[in-house]
Amino acid sequence: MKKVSISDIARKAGVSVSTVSFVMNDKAVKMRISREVITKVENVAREMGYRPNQLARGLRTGKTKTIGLIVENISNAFFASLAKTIEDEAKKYDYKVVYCSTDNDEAKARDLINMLSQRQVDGYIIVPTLHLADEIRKLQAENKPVVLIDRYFPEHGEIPSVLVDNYGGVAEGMEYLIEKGYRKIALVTIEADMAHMHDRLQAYYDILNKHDITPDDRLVKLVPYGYVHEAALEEVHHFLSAEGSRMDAVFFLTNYLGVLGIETIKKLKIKVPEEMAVLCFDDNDIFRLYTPTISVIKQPIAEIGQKAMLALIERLRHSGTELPPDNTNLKLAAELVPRESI
Amino acid sequence: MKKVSISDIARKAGVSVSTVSFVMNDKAVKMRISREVITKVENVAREMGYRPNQLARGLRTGKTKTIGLIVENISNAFFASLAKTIEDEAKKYDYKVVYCSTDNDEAKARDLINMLSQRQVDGYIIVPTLHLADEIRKLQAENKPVVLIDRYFPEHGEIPSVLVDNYGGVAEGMEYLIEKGYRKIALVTIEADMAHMHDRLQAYYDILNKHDITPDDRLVKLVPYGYVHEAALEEVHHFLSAEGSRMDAVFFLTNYLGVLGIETIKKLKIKVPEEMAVLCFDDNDIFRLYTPTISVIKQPIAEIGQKAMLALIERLRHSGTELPPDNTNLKLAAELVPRESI
DNA sequence: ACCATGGGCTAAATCGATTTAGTTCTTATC
DNA sequence: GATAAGAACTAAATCGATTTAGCCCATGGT
Repeated sequence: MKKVSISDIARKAGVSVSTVSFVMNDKAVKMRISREVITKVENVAREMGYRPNQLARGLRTGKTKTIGLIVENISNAFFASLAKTIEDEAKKYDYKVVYCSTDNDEAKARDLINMLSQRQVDGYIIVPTLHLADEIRKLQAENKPVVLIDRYFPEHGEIPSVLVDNYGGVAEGMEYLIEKGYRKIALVTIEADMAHMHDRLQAYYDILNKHDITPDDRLVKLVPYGYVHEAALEEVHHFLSAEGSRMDAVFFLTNYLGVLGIETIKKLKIKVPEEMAVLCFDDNDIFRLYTPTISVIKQPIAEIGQKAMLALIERLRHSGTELPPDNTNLKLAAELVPRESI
Repeated sequence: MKKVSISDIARKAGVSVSTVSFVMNDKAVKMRISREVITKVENVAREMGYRPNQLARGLRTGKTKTIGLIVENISNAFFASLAKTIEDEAKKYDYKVVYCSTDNDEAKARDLINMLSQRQVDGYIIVPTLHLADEIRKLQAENKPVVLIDRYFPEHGEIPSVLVDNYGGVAEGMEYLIEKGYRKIALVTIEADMAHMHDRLQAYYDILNKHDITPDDRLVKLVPYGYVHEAALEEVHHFLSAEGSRMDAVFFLTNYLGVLGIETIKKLKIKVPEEMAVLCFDDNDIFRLYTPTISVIKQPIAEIGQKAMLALIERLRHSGTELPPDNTNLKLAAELVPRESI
């Protein structure tokens, strides 16, 4: 059984393909197609189970009603949840989302952009890798709107972005720790190559400074990017067992690192918060359920998804002709969720 | 800046579009295009940054090199991880994956199939909803291969499926609990409307029976489908607080229910395993990290993804002409992972 | 000188839609 | 009775590829 095309409908209904097209696109009235013909075509289309071929439509119109979403890793709770919000949000505007994971690999990210571009997606929401700015500029030059999420390029303000206020979030967390009396605050982060991580790191130093606490290099652990789970776990394990005695609190700068941290703390049987207070940037089911529950700086995931989608839709609407909407570089407030670990 | 098309290349290189097409598709030699022309076209294409329009290509060839993946909810750890495996696996065969979530809603599932069908995906991997069999038969009738994962239709053996051995997994878990001396084993499941859940439930009763343990209806909790998180949590909470004293072990039949269970057990301060042993079908980071660690029946996620992809690829290859490969209805062994909760 | 062969390339049809510019009737208007 | 104005449709171009059939030219054989 072959698929039914518009000309099959036309033949069966005894009209031209143009007429069928008008009826299927609600342009029948504007095109003065008679009531009878409209009903006839509609009936035939329904009987034959007609579904317009979106490839053909997209080819002709230049619009696919599809947006490309590129995240770091779809199996990570944070990105999965972000993806779900964006999918739901897109549906409201009648767009479909196709997502892919870069695994934080530059080459893969470029390939994905290429792939999506070949598939003619109308716009992009991207969690960028470090050197992706030029590739993204190319998309913009082709008049394809892009909105960055989670990460951004400070030197490229012209690329719209929606993200949590990383600096503010970490600052709030640090103030909280200090207010609770902790002074020997350790930090576990990933290589701060991208601006969002740099912002987080900067806040750490700034707040220590503000309270006249001298930062101790031995208390700052940079886990390199691209480590497999076991290697990263080993890094954190080594850090906490070697330097643990110097610290009274530890702040994990990402969700993933936090999970590694919990795993390690459990293994080392460190008493939280008596021996060590724990705070993590970014929530996770585990933190809510672990004993003790782990305090976090929570990102407004739904809001990020919504605002990013909104910014993208605006740009899709104004695409080409008019001048684009106001520059969008949103930083959304993070929320400190105090739990038992501090 | 507009996109470059094949005819732009042709014009600039001073050849016909056919020639360009042959060169771009490695058919140049077969079509006896001279070395010089080949190099020339390749250079021009590279300089102009040519990327073939996949819509046009797909329209002409009828193949999009895309497969549709429909899961229940992409933000659930199990499905997210399955999706990632399938995405990676697909890339090996040079296919792209587009995924969507049904939220276990029949209408939404149908809409998604429609949407993917309109976008002309070449094949489908589907976590079906209860009444989706007829819609799936339609896809097969259109010669679009489908492979089911996670769930299946026992009365439709002609629809290939790859899933864990649900019956065997639960049976193994039950044997383990009984061997460890537990007799008052409670069960928390969702409405057993689909076969895979029925299989799990059946194994529970069969193993009890095998050991001459009389099932107690009060120890079996069916949480209705479609409950929001809070409502479902409330159901589990009520069950464990009301009937908790009757049981010495509880077996959660899904990942999601297990998380609700942990949340409840934590709230009720039930001592695991002294007051109550806990076992869950399907692993989750939380179970590994909770104190005590929770024993699980683990699904072979990567294997499910690989085997499903393999089955689909075979069918895509043999599509149309030859007779399809052997019927695929795989049940893969589950693995009991004993931890501290039993 | 004529035909066959093969090398090197191109013209044109095709996929399934959308969309512009008509065409063919009616009917109203002066 | 001629003309203009609509009403109700349709023909054909178009989007950007792939692919089949065939053109033109050079060479070789007879």
